[in-house]
Amino acid sequence: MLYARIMKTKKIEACCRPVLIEPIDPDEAVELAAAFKLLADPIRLRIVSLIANAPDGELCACDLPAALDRSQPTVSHHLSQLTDAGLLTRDQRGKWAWFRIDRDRVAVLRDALELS
Amino acid sequence: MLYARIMKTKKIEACCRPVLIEPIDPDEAVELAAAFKLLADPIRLRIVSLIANAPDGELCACDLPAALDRSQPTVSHHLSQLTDAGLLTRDQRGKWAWFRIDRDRVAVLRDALELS
DNA sequence: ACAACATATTGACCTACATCGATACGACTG
DNA sequence: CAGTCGTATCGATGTAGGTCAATATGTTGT
Repeated sequence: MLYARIMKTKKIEACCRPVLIEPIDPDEAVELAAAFKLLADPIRLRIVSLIANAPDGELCACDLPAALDRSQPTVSHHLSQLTDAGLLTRDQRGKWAWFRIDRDRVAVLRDALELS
Repeated sequence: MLYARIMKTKKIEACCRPVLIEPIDPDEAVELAAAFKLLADPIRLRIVSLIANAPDGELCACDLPAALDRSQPTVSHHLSQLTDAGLLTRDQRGKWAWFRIDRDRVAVLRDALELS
């Protein structure tokens, strides 16, 4: 690989305690905010939803630009962000890239919003 | 009130079905993304956590600039965003403003991340 | 009415980021 | 090995948003 990915999105740590039950500390807040930022874009939300609801729970990247009405580079960029953070897993099969949801990672975010 | 708040953050609608179980439509995605955007900032996350964990579940705005190491206008701005979206409720008592969490609104976001 | 204090708004600045066209990389095929 | 196709990266652009100093608004007390 010639191109180096400079700014890797840090993986979501499976750390975050429920913020409404226990006080969050500043460092955790930065990390958790970065995780929620991934869900704070309509296109990324739709990517996650499309993959989760696809047959066998996986989707080919090739279908996304048309489904989302966005350019191929834009879709690729969002997929990289979600994958780098660990929210998606990537499986290269031939020339196609297939993506799945890491449901444990999503659960971490959901559980951070747990109520007492 | 002389100053008009031009750009009110739209209230979080109690609409959003679980995105990993049902496909989200583009309009819902825009709305849900806007809601997650509120949680996508470390300072706002800490505000929510501080209020939720405060005695009697409420906190005076006057304590926040010191607790968060941010200027009063910055804190006020974040409080407005959270309140306008309905995530916080505001209670003016004398010259102090007290804030509470609307836990039902938080639950809406948590439930959107429900797994099948 | 005036002074003091809590909060909100304005205006400006700077950074982060979503987006796309062009292009490079990688895998399959003939 | 050359062509094709799917995907990733680069470079550039426009916009959104977090931040603060200055200032306005609103409430309380004297």
